[in-house]
Amino acid sequence: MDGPAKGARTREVILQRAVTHACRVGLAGLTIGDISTAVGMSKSGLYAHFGSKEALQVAVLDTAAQEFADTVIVPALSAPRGEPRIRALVENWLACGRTRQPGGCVIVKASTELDEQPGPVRDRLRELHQALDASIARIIAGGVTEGHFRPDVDGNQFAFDLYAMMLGFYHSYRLLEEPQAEARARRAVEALLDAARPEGVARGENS
Amino acid sequence: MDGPAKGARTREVILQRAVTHACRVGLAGLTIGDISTAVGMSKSGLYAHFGSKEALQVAVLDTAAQEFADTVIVPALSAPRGEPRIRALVENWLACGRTRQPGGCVIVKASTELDEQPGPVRDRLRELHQALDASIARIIAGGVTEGHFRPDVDGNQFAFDLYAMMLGFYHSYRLLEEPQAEARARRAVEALLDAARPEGVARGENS
DNA sequence: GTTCCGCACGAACGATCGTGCTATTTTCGC
DNA sequence: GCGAAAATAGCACGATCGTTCGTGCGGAAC
Repeated sequence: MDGPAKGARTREVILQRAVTHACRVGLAGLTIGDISTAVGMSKSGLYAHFGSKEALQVAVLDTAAQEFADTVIVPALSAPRGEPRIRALVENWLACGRTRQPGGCVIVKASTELDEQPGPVRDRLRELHQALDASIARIIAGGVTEGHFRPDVDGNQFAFDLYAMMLGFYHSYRLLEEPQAEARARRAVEALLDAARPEGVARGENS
Repeated sequence: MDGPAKGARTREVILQRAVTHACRVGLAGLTIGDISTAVGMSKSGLYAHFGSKEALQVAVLDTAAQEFADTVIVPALSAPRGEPRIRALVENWLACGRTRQPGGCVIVKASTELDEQPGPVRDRLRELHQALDASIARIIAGGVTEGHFRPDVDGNQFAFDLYAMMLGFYHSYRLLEEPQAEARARRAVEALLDAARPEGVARGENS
């Protein structure tokens, strides 16, 4: 049997479990003991893979971000540029929040946990978020060149608005368990798109 | 000297410190030991005031929520109904995020920490958020009767949008330390108000 | 003047935390 | 297969966690 070496495989198993667990208890709530018993190995055996808890947290963050990119961003990029791509992104995003195993999202939890706790974990998280922001802004820019959006639409402002709406959705859906959370998020995104469309162009006319 | 009994006074001192500390490390990150040394008393002496860590956490949430209501919501209610009141609310809110001692907001942190951790603390947090939602929706409704907003504006949807924008601001300002965070939040709120205004009425014409 | 109560203290508890060691087992190139 | 190297287990450590208990101090009530 080839493929990755044994160590790399178990490392991935560990990280998978760790992400799942971190979705429930957050990044700071992770404990080596819990994860090790969850994957059925000793604390020290697991620990040797990372060398420190901080390194494990960074690895967890990377794993979760990769998963997010694979299931939300990349698939959306195969949709046509402009509005359809934004819609695909939002739908993937909402689906990610809806179907995800209980616990929500590590990254959202980590964002509030770490916002005032300097260190390599926060630095990494910031990088990931800046990359996400840039991705969204680029999608918007594509919509501008495509003529779906007004030329003066600011990609960074749109990224801010869109991410804010997803945060609102997360809050409403996860904490408040509001049944209309998804509908409200969709309406909010539609309003964003409405505001970005060239004047006189009603919804759907340019697709 | 009358006033509250000794016990109640020290209890308040404890809670004040606990809120400050929880703003940095979150509600789950609070430890009895840290708080007790911060206020200069013994662990057991502090503990006796609450009986359990959970009770302390609930008390911290209540204290923070009261503080928020006193500095953000109540002052806004003295502004004229409708748009000015919304603007006052947002300005107070932004100022709260800007000038607050380092650490951000316990409530925001607790919202993501507790969203999948059932128990009395989460229940209380949910109540507080529902009360906030209701407050915002009521302010919007006032703006509708005042004619500042279109009659079909949905107060709950607006509350969703507004809270989402404040979450986005918090994220952008606290984690990303984006200098334009406040400007973007303001622009986003203006867009919300634009969309809610009766057609043909430009900004400021109805104040 | 004695009793009682609110309040805080110090010590200790079992548990669990992250983190080092040292063996022991497993894997993999030759 | 064999031996080097990687992977895992076992054990122990100091620290800290929330919690409990007994105790002492000070003022109020009687």
